[in-house]
Amino acid sequence: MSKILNDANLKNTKAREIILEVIKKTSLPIRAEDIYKLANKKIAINLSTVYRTLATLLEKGILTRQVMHDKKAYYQISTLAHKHILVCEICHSQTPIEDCPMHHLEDKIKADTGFDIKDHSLEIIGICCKCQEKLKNNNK
Amino acid sequence: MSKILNDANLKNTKAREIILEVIKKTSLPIRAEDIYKLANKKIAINLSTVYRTLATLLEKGILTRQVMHDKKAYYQISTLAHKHILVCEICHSQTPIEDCPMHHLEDKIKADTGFDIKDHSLEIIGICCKCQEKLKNNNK
DNA sequence: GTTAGTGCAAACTCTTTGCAGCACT
DNA sequence: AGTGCTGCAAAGAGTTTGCACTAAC
Repeated sequence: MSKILNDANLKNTKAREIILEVIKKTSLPIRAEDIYKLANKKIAINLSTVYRTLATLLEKGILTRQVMHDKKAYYQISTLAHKHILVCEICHSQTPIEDCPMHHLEDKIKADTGFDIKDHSLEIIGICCKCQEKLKNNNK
Repeated sequence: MSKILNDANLKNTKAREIILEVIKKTSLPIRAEDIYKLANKKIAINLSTVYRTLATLLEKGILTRQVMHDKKAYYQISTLAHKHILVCEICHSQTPIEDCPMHHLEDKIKADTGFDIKDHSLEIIGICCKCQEKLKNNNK
């Protein structure tokens, strides 16, 4: 019986609880497909249910959605301060960065353009330490 | 007869010239579908050709591709310093911002994490001046 | 008992691909 | 002439939707 769901006036179903649990546990942004696979280890659940649940939770502001360079949508709990990640273009590992550079910038942009910023999405692509090492060794 | 194409060892076809022209003229990041529509006003061209040309130009580093919140890929000429845009969630207008906050940050991230940054993508979502005005007037 | 949530299959959108024919150098 | 480019149609991936059934309140 999840407080989050109750507070949002949503029915407390097994599917929703497990989906929320999976997203919380992962902590990094996660895709619908992966949520589906992880949730399916615990209960029988349909992929459409995952998508529909994600849409609902997004609408209620419980989740945050970000579309990445691979054109896939990634979700995370929005109460966990939003995280940006470094994506390695070789091994596809994800490393979170601690503070978000955008917060400092929002005021400046608002002053310059009058634009009222609601959200932003930042994706950083490069090569992680491990893969840099591997590249070095391969070139020897 | 486009210098850009020659320099990249690509054949100089009508389709490619027009596609490049369209992207240059737009200056803001633009979608394949829109390039197709604009190019089609000048010559008969197929949507696959647009996609294939974009893929080729991307590979050669002539273009830059960014996937936005709408899950669509947007392209821009990469010699024009890369631009970030403010997207209005109401009218979907796009406003470019002048300088990119990320450049200042790359060194710090590299020092903190060892990650070698190759690229990044930043999308800012909110409400533009005009739509803020409209909202005010509607509430009167 | 009602309404909201779910499963299933089919549809939808953007993008990619195989193949045959055409155009650039 | 030869290779690279294009058009067409069909496939692909991720996501959404309509409908009938089921479960939560």
